[in-house]
Amino acid sequence: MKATDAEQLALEERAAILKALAHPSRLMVVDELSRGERCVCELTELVGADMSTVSKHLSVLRDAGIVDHDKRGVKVFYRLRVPCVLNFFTCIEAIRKEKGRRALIADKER
Amino acid sequence: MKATDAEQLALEERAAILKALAHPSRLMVVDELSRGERCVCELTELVGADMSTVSKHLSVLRDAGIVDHDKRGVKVFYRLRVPCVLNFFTCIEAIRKEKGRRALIADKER
DNA sequence: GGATTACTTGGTATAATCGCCAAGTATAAG
DNA sequence: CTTATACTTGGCGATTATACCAAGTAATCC
Repeated sequence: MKATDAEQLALEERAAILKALAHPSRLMVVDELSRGERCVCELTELVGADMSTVSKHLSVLRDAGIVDHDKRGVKVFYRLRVPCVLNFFTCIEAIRKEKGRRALIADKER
Repeated sequence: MKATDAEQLALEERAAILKALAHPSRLMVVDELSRGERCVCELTELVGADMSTVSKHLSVLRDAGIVDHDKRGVKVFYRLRVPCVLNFFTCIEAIRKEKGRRALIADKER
């Protein structure tokens, strides 16, 4: 059975959301924001990259609908808009552990 | 606070797992595999791309530890190794709906 | 053995992503 | 009004991803 145009679009949108999360720096940001809102300067410190780089990462998360932001004074504060993304981490850790276990077994068989 | 090397590695591994899922065709495959194992030929039909392309997508999912495979006769069957990835979809749909709602509000304000 | 089916892998062209620098905007402070 | 701080955006080179074709392997059939 082939996918319809609407189904294809839905798949692309879902993939875009996952892609937005699929970067070490962006994961670091999401994790930090799970503990409360942060300004770009704080996140820049944390990530350890150029502020322009971090700003672009944040725009990716924004476009995906994962974070929200507002300006107060000179600072721009970001916060998690969809806390459910944090649930991903449990499953991802399970996959990591499985992979580690499997790599070990492969080693033994050699 | 800066991240240690181990933390950085963990972030990269987590991002790699998400990246493996972050493609429309691969999401389609994962969804299909949630209903049981499938051979590459069935998945190729479903995705509607060259078999070599689908095979490479499957190798990405395999390397990420998301699917398993075994050969029986001429056919290679793939199945989900970590069903918990299916939980992602609920949250992703919530984000999609939120985005739709927000786009509507932005329209009204214009 | 020869042909067929089901995959995988290498090569390659094209497109997307990433990170920095430089330049621009906006608010606040002196 | 000038300066400084906090961001964002444009642009550029470098890396990475994606899709197809062609060629190779592996199991089955005749």
